[in-house]
Amino acid sequence: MSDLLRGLNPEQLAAVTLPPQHALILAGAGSGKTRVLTTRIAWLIQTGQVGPHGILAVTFTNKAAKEMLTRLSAMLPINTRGMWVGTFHGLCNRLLRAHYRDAGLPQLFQILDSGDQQAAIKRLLKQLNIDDEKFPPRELQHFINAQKEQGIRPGAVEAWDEHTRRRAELYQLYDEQCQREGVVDFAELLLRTYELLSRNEVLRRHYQERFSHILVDEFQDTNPLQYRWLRLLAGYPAATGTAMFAVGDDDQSIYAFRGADVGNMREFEREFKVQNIIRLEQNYRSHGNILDAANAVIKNNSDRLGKNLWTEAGAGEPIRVFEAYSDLDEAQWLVEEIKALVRDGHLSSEIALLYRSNAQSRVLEHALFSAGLPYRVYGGLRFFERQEIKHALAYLRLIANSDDDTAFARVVNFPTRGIGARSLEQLADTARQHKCSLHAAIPLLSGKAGAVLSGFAQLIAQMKEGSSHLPLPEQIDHVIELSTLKEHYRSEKEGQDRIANLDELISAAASFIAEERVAEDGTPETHENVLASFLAHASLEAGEHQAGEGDDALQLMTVHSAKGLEFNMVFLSGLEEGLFPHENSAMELDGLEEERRLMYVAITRARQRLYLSFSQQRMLHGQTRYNTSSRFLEEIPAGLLKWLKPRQNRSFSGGGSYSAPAYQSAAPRREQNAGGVPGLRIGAAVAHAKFGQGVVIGAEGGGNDARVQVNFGAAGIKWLALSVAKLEIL
DNA sequence: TACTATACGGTTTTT
DNA sequence: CCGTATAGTA
Repeated sequence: MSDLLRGLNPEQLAAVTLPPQHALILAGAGSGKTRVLTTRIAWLIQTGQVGPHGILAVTFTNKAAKEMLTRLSAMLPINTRGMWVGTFHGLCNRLLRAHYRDAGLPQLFQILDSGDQQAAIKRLLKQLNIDDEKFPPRELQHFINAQKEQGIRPGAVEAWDEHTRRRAELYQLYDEQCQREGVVDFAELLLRTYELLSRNEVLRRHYQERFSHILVDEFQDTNPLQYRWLRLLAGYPAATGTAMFAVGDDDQSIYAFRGADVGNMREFEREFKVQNIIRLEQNYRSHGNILDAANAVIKNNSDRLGKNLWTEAGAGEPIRVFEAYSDLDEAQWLVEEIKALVRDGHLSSEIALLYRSNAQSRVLEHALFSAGLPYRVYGGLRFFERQEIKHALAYLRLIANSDDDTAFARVVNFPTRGIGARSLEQLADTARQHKCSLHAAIPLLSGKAGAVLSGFAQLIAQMKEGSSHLPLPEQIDHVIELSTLKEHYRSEKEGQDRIANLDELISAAASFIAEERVAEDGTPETHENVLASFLAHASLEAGEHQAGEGDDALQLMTVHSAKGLEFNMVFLSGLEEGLFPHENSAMELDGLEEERRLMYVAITRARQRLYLSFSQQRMLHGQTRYNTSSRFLEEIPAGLLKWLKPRQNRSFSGGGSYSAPAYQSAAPRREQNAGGVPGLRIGAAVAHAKFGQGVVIGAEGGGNDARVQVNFGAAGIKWLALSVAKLEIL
């Protein structure tokens, strides 16, 4: 046991070894939060206070859940089976699968991701002939999710105006549609589970008694429904002997815009009469100057629970600040600085380029690409969200649940099989009249529409019959074959990637059974169940896009996606009023404070060195904007900053042109080659087997993702992936 | 049905 | 500016 606790500081130790009571751990950035959480679980089990069975640990992301399990199995000799560790959504899925009847769901209910949800809403609006100008699907989706996250069903919506009343009606109709189709959206997973447990006393008691310790990660990110969900399982308001151990940092609450409510921390403290509040303020990540800057910035927020980070490490280097003339200059400066770092032996993967909004990455990417610096952009399209994968999954979903109209509509005419809008309209009418799914309405149709559609129904039946006895990967392979998706993509220009992804889906299924098989408990594993859990997995875990995972590349991401990560070197660019803090934040209540927390998160990502930069002018939405530096920059004590270039008074003449920055007049940079191919650079003449001769006019991406834009004259301008296209350099 | 023109909108994001 | 979505055309 001493092994387990060795190396913990007094506060960490106190948190880990708290008696089984409710506790709130205020864990600052870099204070060893995950370590405390996992060590707490290990300690509870090792000291015999609870078996793995009694542990419920909740996270927000699959990554965090996985990380926790990995660390736990390294700490504990026993295996982690029996412990419930997962995301809110993953755990709810598990509960609903186990009690689908009580929850009023079909056994093989499907999960709608946000894209599916939006498609379902659009379909509903269309079917009701509702003007989507007046009720934009996106807005309605947001409305519905916001209600669900407050635990509000359509009947309980507070509607003072006609428009809201109408939206509540649509919410009602949407829920009915989902129920009819046997699908649940993300918010519904939570709400349905909450209602199941609050309605069903036997079940509630069972889980309340089972989980004597509930541990919650990133508590500041919980929404009201999630908080109520936790409260229910903890037996509130009765004292059931369950101990809730919540870990969070109010200063890192940056998801209010999607429903998170930091107020839950105070609520928890009040409602659960939390006696144990422990602050983890010692930071093991950053040097002193960086922490001082972070503390100085966050100090400007009101209504904090209060916390001040400190470190035993020295002050370290000053924070470097750079003022650029334009976004292009800023990018150019970044490139030079990064090259110098790399020359000095710094690992590219230890250098992060952070920005407030995704739009900013474009300029950076372009500069990095031209400089031949490998980089990786986070937050792109994820594996299970790719269209070809969604198409293949839709066929699989129809096998599992033919009433899933979202899946039906997605693939009924993809690849095209002559089922046009007219036939589908007829089908939708019939389905509505008989109050049945699109699939179920097919036999009721006659004429041409009936003929083509029953062809599709036969295809689905064939897929089902032909593969029901096969193991999952073979089953998917079979379905893809019958779908003729690959044939379709063979003729498309980006088709090669798509076909490769479809093959990848089969291996994803193979590794899914290899991994999940072991972890799964209790539920009988019929063929159908395996397929359903794989589909749930695909919805719940969209899959990190694995391109260039292992490569040593610069890390580009938004500040939001950097949360939880750390790097030796951090560049934070675009520190301008209107950008960061974002102009829209001024409209929202507490918007500026959330932006400031975002700034706090950004600063605390850096271990050794932090660069801040801003630009006098920036191209945004096709227009040049002139910005002043961010107020957050002013909030950092001047003594911590080192301005990389003295601020000169640069007059700019009426025409709006600035004098050229100094470094641009330095020795001409050697243009690097695109994707490491000698001679392939902007302006180079190339030849392509199909398009003929052309000239390289653009380039982006790095390593395996490198693409070049080529003007083939008569054949047009094309983007070509270097890993795929065969280009001859002339 | 597939390709092209035009309009529109454009923080942040996980599940 | 630039990608997406919808409408319009061959």
